[in-house]
Amino acid sequence: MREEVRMSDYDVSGEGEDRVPEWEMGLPSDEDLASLSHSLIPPNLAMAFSISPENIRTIQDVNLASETTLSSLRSGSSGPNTSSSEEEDRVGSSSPGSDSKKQKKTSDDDGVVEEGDYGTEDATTGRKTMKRQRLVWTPQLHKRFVDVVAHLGIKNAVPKTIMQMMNVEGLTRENVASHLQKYRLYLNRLTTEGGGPSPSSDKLFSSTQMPVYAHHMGMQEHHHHQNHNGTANAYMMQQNKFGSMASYPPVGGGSAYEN
DNA sequence: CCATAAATAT
DNA sequence: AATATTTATG
Repeated sequence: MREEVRMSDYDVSGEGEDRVPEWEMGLPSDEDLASLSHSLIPPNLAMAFSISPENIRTIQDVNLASETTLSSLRSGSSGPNTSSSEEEDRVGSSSPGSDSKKQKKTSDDDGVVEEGDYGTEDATTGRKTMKRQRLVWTPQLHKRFVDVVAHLGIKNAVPKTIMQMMNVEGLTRENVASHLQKYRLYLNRLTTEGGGPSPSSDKLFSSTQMPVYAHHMGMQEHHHHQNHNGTANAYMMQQNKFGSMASYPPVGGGSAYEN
């Protein structure tokens, strides 16, 4: 029996160019697949169970949802999910305070960002292409990042692969690359300075356990919570806020913002 | 105004 | 892909 499929058999770095016919056997063809806008429930059945008219989801809707997810991530407000408990968590709650600068509406904004929403018309799609929101690396998001990086090992931990493994919708390669840069900087600071992690720097990193590269890179248990699509989205990662980060203090502490 | 986080440019 | 530089944010 040599049917076993090892992890290394997957084409991780490649784009999946090589298809495995056996795996595609029995899968519905493109024609057989219901279109995105097609109703999953027959109208009569829906009526019988008094199911409210289904929301038809188009590609645009999906893309919009993706954007919304990002927005939600960024703003820390409840996204598409209506039944979930809402968390009002803002990252920068520890600013000096006495400085009265632009302050966002605290109570009733739901998911809409304070940055201007730029909308430019895209000729090809006809759809509005919004400028991507500035991604906020929540502890949960970072946790997943660290998890994946540790899992891949230092050799395979490149932005593209990491992004794919994290499988967070809306997350770009650039996002990962940028974060990876900081992360490596942080790791170097630890290893070169001899292991005295200064608590004042890199809140996110210091609050997350450092991956043990020196160890055998055997894949340890990793609990990926995923949805039915196999896609974790940024929204589920912000469910609870800072896991091990109680205070999230301003680094300088004595940074005088007033002049 | 400063320090930092993230984005963008090389 | 890595690193340097710039920009936004707290």
